[in-house]
Amino acid sequence: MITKQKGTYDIFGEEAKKRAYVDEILSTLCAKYNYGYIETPVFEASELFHRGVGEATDMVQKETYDFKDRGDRNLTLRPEGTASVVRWFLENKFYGNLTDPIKVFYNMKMYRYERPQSGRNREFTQWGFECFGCDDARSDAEVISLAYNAYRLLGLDDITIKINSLGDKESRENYRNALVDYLKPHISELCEDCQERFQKNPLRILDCKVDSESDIIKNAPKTLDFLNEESKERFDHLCELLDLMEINYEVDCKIVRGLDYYNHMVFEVVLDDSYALGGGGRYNGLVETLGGPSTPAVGFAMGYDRTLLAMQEKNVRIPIDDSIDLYLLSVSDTEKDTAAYLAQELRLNGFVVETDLLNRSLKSQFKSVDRYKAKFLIVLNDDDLAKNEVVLKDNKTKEEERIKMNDLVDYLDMHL
RNA sequence: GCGGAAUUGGUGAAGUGGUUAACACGCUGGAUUGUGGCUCCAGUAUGCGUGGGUUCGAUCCCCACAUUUCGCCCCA
Repeated sequence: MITKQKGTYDIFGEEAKKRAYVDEILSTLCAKYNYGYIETPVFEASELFHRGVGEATDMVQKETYDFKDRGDRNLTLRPEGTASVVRWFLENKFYGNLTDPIKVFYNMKMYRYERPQSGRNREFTQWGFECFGCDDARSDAEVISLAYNAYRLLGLDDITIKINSLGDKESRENYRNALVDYLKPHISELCEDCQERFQKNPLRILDCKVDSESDIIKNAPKTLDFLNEESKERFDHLCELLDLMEINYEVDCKIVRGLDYYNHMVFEVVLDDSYALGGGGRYNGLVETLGGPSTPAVGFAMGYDRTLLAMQEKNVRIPIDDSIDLYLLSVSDTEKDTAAYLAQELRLNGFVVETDLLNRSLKSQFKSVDRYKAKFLIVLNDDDLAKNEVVLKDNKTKEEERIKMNDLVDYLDMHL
């Protein structure tokens, strides 16, 4: 048997309906913020992600799906959305006439070669959005507000927004150096993983789970102390705005984010104080890194599958109507033919109709009626049909009504 | 890349080194000559993840691999 690939999954049935519900909420919300929908290709030139995300990151070094196509091109399945959207932005030269900000949202499958576990797969979905052209604390606040409201509307009220600022390039650089200097004498006291992080990405030592309680980490220099005046003012303004907007946030200096392109404001959405459901921030340097003019940008991505899991854990009720309007039962050939055209007629009039396609016994068809949770049923009967009549039964009250076939649509319209 | 747990039918599962692999749900048919959901009866795994090995014999023991699942790393 050929089975699905490790870390992939089929979406169908209940799950598909849940996702349709979530998608609807998210895209409606995006429309309110005037974000337009964008879909980018599943694969791009490898270089886009390698340069965009950061050559040194784990994501690029060991998690991308890289391959060569038949034309010997180096391609990569997108592991995240931002780089692709930036490519789109550049390719269309939107930077040339930025009279208004460019705001887009996406809901796309992403691919990373990882070891699957709870809320993590090789093929997964991210809902996210990006905004180009504004470089103001107010645009940061709008982005956080959109992310925040998305979770709230999905019924996840226990979320916290953790924010931090890495400052501009200079501040970030200064901080990194200070941190490295601070940690150097203590490095042997940290866990094995941290010793490796010290070489590769020292900022990440801050959110190590093992060493989080140690004094070394607690007394480490804080990003916010290294912000220059401009960066600091901007961050303070952002906090004021979030207060004003009544967004539940907390400043957390340990939020540094793993990807190279962030600067200034970074934030994560966490559930129950620890589980990350999404993250984002400002990336003013990325457009330039990818070959465009310096352009401010800010964005966010939600771990869609994780969020769905969280909704399940929090027992968020998702309204799913899986009942049908009418089941047509039939036995004889003429009854079955009648069922076929009657169903056609009713479906065109907007009703959800099912018939027996398996030539099963009447008893079996009745069982289907219940399985499908049909609101009404009709046992087609040749004698009735000769008089152009049907007996419509309300499956809840069990009441039967003899009506003319021509009146069926009107009757159902009134009773559904 | 590292570690733990698991893998029996459509589903939930019991089970034993040796004839026909429990039980339950579900499904199909019948009792009820065309009005069900209750009840009763019958049917429903050339088969115990895959490949090797031990054995007279393995679903049950051993090894490898795969997949699932939960962690680590990393990330959302």
